[in-house]
Parts: sequence; structure tokens; C-alpha cells
Amino acid sequence: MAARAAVHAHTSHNHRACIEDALATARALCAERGVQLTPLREKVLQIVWKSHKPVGAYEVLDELAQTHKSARPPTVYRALDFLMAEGLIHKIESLNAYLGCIEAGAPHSGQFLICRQCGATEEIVDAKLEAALAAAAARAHFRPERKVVEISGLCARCGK
Amino acid sequence: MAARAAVHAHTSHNHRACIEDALATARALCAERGVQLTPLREKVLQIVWKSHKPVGAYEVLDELAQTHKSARPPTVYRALDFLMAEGLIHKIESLNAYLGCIEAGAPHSGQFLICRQCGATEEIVDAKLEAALAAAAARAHFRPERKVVEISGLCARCGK
DNA sequence: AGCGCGGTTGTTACGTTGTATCATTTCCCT
DNA sequence: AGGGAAATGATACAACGTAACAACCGCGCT
Repeated sequence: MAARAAVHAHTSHNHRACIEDALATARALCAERGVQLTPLREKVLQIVWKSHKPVGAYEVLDELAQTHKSARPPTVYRALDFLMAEGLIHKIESLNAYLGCIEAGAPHSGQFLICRQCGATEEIVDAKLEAALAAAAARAHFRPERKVVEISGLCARCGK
Repeated sequence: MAARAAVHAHTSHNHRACIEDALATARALCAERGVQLTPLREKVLQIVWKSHKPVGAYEVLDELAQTHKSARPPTVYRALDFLMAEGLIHKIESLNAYLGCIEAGAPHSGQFLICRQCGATEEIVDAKLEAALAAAAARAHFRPERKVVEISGLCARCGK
């Protein structure tokens, strides 16, 4: 799959293309892996990608229900679980909300900058930070499996 | 307040002393700050410190209700909010649970190693990791306020 | 065609986590 | 004693998440 151009949550960009890019990547990945990106799952992925702000499961449900009358909580959670398992979205633990992954394909725990003012959340990939996490775990003889890194504060735009 | 000896969640230690130490530190800190560590709040703090595993709010409620018949969810959440505001406990976001803070006094966002097997959760203080977090935020011109770092996996004992 | 099977979705009900709101009590200060 | 701020009591509800079973659907097999 083509590497997606780095898009910053707080900068303006063609978000329609941003969504399409994410969906195309997802379709390619799922085809390659032999897993089913069903219409329902794709719709949920699209809803999560509607913005660069984490979106709650029940917010997804409300959106989904507009075109999919039978949608219920399990409908949404199953789709979200699938998308997380395939590394297409992340859960933001400190918000109980979900965000499209900018590096789909390489399964990873993301690192996030969450603006408390505007809500925009940027996924960052920082090798030094990753190394520091690994080193900290190693020092305690701890075998890491999942790493949650969520920095809340003010983004460049809101912090001025 | 005296610096607490570094206690590792997974190593055996005199946990009764561990609790007493935490409570004494809390009493001293609150007195110094002129805030009220009421019997109710102290009881909640003690319950959170019962183990080195994060404890859910409703688990605290069940314990508390045994001696405090009028306890309700708001009772517990208010006490937990107070203890967090004073830096005496942390919330573990990925578990929706609470843990006693080993560095009470210096308000900080903790860094945690959470064993998925035994549940023991160790708070670590890693300057390099802290620096990496700050650097990552600075690179994005992001002003950090709260940092959530939770590494899940297997502790030294369980990972053997 | 009919059958069986795994994966997906539908459906109902419920469990867990967290809050809003207002009343009441407590306790200090004057 | 009275007034006010902080803390707690009490009721109700909102938000987040899951268990369990039924129904459906595509596909390979005979």
C-alpha cells in the first residue's frame, strides 16, 4: 500500500481525500489478509474517519443508525473490534473513543497528542519515545505487549 | 515527608507498612496544604491501597459499603476525585481503575507497567521516558498537560 | 439440488462505569 | 446564635460495554 502523506490533525487538508485514502488502504489490506471488510465494517470505518477527533461508540451508533436501522450497540462494538484487530483504528483510552489509524498495516500501539480545547487528536510515531518505552520496560524485566501513550493538552493552534 | 522506599509491586514486602506509610504521607500532605483528608476519604485511600493492583470504583464502593452504609457511587467518585486532585492516587485509563501513588506530593502523571496475568501494576519514574514525551510534544508544538503512559504485558515474575 | 459449516449480523437483555442535581449536614468564623 | 463554604446524603439517570442465542449468507461438498 502507498504510504499516506503525513497529515496533521490540526492543519487544514482535503479531508474527503483523507477518508478515501484510508478506506482504500483498508480495502487493500483486508483483501491481502483474506479478511472481510464488509459494507457494515467499512461504513463504521468511514464514520470513525469523519474527523480527526476521537469518536465515541454511541456516536458511531447514532450515525450508523441513520442508514442502518437494525444497528445496535453490539453491531458497532463488533465492527470496532474487527477494525482494531486489523490495526485500522485505535482506541483512545483516556476518552473511551476511537480514532482512525494513520499507519494501517503495521500493527502498533499508537502515540497520541489530544487537544483538550478543539478535540483534534494527532497520532505521532516517535522512534525515540518508542525506544524509551522499551527501555523502561526492559529495566523492570517487563515484557511489553500493548503500550498506551496519550498526551493531553493544547495543540499548536489552541495553545497560542 | 520521608521518601518512600521503592517498592515493587511484584516483590514481596510488608504491605501493612506500605499502606500505613501511604496514609501517613497523605495525612501530612493534606495538613500542609490545608485540605481535608476526612475519615471517608482516608478510608477510600486505604481501600485503594489494599493491594498493588488497580481497583475499580465499584469495587471500592462494595468495600466501603461494609462499614459505611450510606455509600453510593457519588460518594466514591467524589473521594476518588479528591485523591486524584491531591496526587494521592492515579487512574489507570486502560482499566478504568485506580491505584495508590508512590510519589505523592509531586503532582505528576504516572507511568505504569501493568501485568495482564497477575494484575500487579508498578508505577515507574523514568526521566528518559519523561524527556522523550516532552520532546515528542515539543516537536509538534503541543503543550502537554497530562500524560498517560500505560504499558501492559507480563511482569518479570509472570513472563518467565 | 440439498447439506453442513464458518463467519457475519440481528435481537434482546443486562452489566459496568460515571454524572447531574438537589437536599442535608458539618464546622468554622464572626 | 447566624451565615457561608465544604462535605456528604440521596435519587435518578447517562454513557460505555457485553453475554447469549437466533437468523442469515456464501461456499464447498456430495
